[in-house]
Amino acid sequence: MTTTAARPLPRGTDRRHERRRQTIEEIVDVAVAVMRENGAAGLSLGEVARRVGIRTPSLYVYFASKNALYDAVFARGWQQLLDTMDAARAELGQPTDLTDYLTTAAETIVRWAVDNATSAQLMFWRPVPDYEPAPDAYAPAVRMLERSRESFLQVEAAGLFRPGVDVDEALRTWTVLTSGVFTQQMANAPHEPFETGRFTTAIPRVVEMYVAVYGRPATPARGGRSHADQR
Amino acid sequence: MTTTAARPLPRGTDRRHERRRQTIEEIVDVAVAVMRENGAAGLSLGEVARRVGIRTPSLYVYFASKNALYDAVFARGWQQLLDTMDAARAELGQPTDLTDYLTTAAETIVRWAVDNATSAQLMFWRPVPDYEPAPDAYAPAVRMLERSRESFLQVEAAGLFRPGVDVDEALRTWTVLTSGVFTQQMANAPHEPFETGRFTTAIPRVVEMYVAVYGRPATPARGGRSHADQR
DNA sequence: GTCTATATGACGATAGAC
DNA sequence: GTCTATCGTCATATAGAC
Repeated sequence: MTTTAARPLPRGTDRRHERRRQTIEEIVDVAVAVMRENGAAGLSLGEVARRVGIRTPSLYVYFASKNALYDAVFARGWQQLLDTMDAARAELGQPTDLTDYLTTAAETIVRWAVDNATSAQLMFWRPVPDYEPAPDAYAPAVRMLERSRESFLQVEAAGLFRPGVDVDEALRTWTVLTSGVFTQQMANAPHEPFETGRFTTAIPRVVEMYVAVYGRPATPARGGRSHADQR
Repeated sequence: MTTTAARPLPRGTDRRHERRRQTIEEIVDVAVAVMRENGAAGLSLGEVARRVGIRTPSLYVYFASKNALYDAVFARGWQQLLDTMDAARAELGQPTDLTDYLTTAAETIVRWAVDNATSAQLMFWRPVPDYEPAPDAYAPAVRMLERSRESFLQVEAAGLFRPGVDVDEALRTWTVLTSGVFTQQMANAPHEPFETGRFTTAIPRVVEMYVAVYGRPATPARGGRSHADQR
């Protein structure tokens, strides 16, 4: 476990390139399955090779080390989460209501994390000794954060935040909420599905809290009802 | 790694009993140190024995298995956190102001978690494959939750919650916030101290959110200011 | 690219002498 | 209670034949 760089591609035809890509995908799939059963730190190259149907040394044709395989899982997880969030945002369109917008965002990210708990633990926690993501593997995570920031800037431009809000601080607080829901659900009731999880179902309450502080105060309707009456 | 039960105490004088207790304490101390360096899942009995100055088999005189040692770390962590919280509550006395009360509570728990990050990861996350706390080890954690619940009931009795609040739901939401702050701080900036952590310093903001939803609405002063103007 | 064979070493846990 | 000796298993990683 000394090198972490990915193996350089061998030269060859596009067919060979494509075949290699598929094999790598399969190995990563199997690696996630093994991590799901044995914990993120319980990944074993021997077990991966056994399930893929090759011998352990053959894995080194595709991954330079065990950490390189972790990197692949880490990077693919962030890329998938990023794609999922992009799809959700595309469906939502321009933000018009803060509560709706944030509820969808929280549900999307926490649902993905619960459904992909193994990858999520590697991404959100630091459970594996001696594994630190390589810069290449980090890239999709950085893109994810940048995209979230752009999204929050749109929310601000739409006038949905309280005037004067620090967008970066608002984003940081937001990550506290989503990671708190995920962490509590995973650590205390990992087998509950998203729909009925004792913490995932608290998302509306969490969003309500967030909007109360960061949202633009509602212009009081006749009668002066405050948001406090929304429940 | 088959049995998880603790070794029964051998009969003997009180002196032998005391000596044994000290040895166990030392082993747990060293185990935490090893986990701090190698990650929670990187605990090695050989390394522990080496540092304690005995051979590996001698560890089995005090702990029936590796998981039993994890149990000791887990239980001692919760007991320490429980003691720390009790001390903080004793100093606070009866709750009179919700914001003050919760800020102190959050700061106490998160500060302890950041200062004892290794134990806290074992307690709040599930980083170790094949380790599930034994019921005995869970006992202090259960006591901690019960104590927190009693504390929240006092807060309700003092009229600091919004009328009609579900105390258990309020408690669950509260744990989401504290674990979110801890998780984000540990996963993203583990070396920042509590005082200047980019997430620990967000505790006042998090409490503000919580109070906005669960706190008793301020009786509007002359002019009808809502809590939204508190910032 | 895949294989056999192997280097090299950790690990947790047990048996039994002292 | 501590030790030596050892079991059995598994791991990551490399060398070199095919």
